[in-house]
Amino acid sequence: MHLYRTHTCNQLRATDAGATVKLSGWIFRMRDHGGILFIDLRDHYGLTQVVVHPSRPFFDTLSKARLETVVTVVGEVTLREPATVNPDIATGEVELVANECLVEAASEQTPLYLPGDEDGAEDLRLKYRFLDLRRGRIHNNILLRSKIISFLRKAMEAHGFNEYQTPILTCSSPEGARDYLVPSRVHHGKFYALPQAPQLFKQLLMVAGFDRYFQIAPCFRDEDARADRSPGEFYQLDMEMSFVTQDDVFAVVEDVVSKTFAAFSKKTVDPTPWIRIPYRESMLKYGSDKPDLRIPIEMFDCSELFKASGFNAFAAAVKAGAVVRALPVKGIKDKPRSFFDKLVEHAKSLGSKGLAYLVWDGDAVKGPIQKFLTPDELATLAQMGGAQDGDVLFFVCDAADKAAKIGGDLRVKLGRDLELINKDVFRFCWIVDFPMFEKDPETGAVIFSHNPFSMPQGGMEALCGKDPLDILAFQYDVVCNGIELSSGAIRNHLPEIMYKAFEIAGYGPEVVEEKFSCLLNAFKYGAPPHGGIAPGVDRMVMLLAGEDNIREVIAFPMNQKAQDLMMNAPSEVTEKQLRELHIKIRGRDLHLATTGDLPIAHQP
RNA sequence: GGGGUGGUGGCGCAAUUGGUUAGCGCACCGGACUGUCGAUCCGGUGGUCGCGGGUUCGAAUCCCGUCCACCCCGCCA
Repeated sequence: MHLYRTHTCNQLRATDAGATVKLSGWIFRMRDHGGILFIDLRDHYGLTQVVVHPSRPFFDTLSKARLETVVTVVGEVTLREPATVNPDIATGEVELVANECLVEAASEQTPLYLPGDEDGAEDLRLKYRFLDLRRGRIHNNILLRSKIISFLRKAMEAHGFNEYQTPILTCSSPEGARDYLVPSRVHHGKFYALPQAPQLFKQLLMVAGFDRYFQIAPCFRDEDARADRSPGEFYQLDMEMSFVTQDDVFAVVEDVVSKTFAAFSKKTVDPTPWIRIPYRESMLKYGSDKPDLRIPIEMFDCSELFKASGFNAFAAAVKAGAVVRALPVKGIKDKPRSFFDKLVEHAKSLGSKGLAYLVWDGDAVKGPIQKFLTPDELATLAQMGGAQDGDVLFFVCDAADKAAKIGGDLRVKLGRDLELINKDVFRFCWIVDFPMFEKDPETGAVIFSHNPFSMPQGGMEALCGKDPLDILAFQYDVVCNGIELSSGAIRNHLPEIMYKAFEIAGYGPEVVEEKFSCLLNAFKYGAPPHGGIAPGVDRMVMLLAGEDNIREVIAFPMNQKAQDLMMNAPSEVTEKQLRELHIKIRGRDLHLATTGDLPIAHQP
């Protein structure tokens, strides 16, 4: 018989009755009846009830053992009486009557109570992550993550992609987020950087002729956390393809992602092809470039109507360049006054000067601004917003970008507060036609709005002939239920277009050559037209696990301040290590005084 | 860097809004119990109410400061 087990804790069935078997696992729960002891033995696979009779020599030891003690039990698989079958567990028809028992490893009282459904404080869960991970929900999340990643790899390979690895120690990039830096011992004063994404490497793999690349790629960005953004590192299903159009990239992603979502969730997944929403339309209708399509509210512009109206507050603002955006909401005329007042307050907290609204009540239209509008204007608004008896139109008036943002926030808040969000669906869309350039709101200069390496739609002709602010890029996002899953682009693979694009953004050729010499150099030797995308693995798992926080699908996440409370990272290092790396910590004494840590050797 | 919410035995929470000895559930310890499966029953240990000041006859509660955690904004090509 094996030293530890002949079966797992999820294996025994009625057909095994009579067999002598060995199980190993943790004591999950115990029910001590004095004359008989029941133990729920747990391992990765499941639970099995172990029965211990008082005649056994190990009865006292086990009845005093703490929960989470690891034991090995030999016994006979026994059918349970019909009345005592437990239908809630897979092994519930049988139980293991213990004949021998060995305590493999005792447990102290755990700082987290594992059988309960209470979470415990976040920092405690992170400090004792190895215990937290024993709990069913999160244990299954991590297992789900493993299965999803395996599924993604197979799906990508089925599309003819091969997985290639790229460096973790690379160089700092001038674009994008803050880098994590790694000092060089050999090269005084120089640093490696951890890659924010394998962007350059995957493009170079295309130049190298590999045609179809993918990688479950670790990405490192020194940015602050959010509920859907773990600090430090995250994973992308990174991919790049040669000789493709935007539609080719979409076809691969739609197939791989929708199959993955269908395979790992019972929720309804949008059929492919997913709808494509131009960026500007998305900002107008949803006030966001990551719209939650589950919310049945679509904004519309009514600036012109208000400009010509007798509502002077709006009319004057529109004449001064503002816009008016309306949010139509169905059937809420009977909401109490406090509902509307709170929403107005919420709008103000977002920076809006106020929030106007009209209520369609029977044949009448009511609301604070009704008296400023003519019956014709009200009728036009009703038609524009499809307003009928019971419906309400909210109006935000502000500069276009601010109005979009405030309206978008209100749209999501209304969707949540009014419970308009269908929890049983995954709604996907593509956001396409991102602008190539935008105006810096402070300086007024033309700058890249997203990725400077995207191919401008219309190519060189567009760059030379069009107003830069009207040029669109072959750049796209995948959005699912209001969460940005992925961002990608058809790349600019032509040096002359790259020079021209950077020129428009105010950079001379010497800047391009200095900052992006590697890519530029590679493109001088015949680069294939190529493009790609990189869906976020953590976010996909989060959606599929039904979790609202990304830490719940990461085995060992850091906290909001990018600390690993279990490993105590980041940590101080010795003076010797710093000297080897030619590094001197600035303001160290001040730092030590505030943290209360003991000072280590000072520099001479 | 800014805003919000919170911090009370090991864990999750309460304390009637300033008033008796700070309670409850789980865990833990002791006892009872041969069919439970979140076992049950009886008894018990455990708290500087995050920390430091202040107001008051009296502070978990009010004020000021500070630390920590989470959520959001900024940031994330």
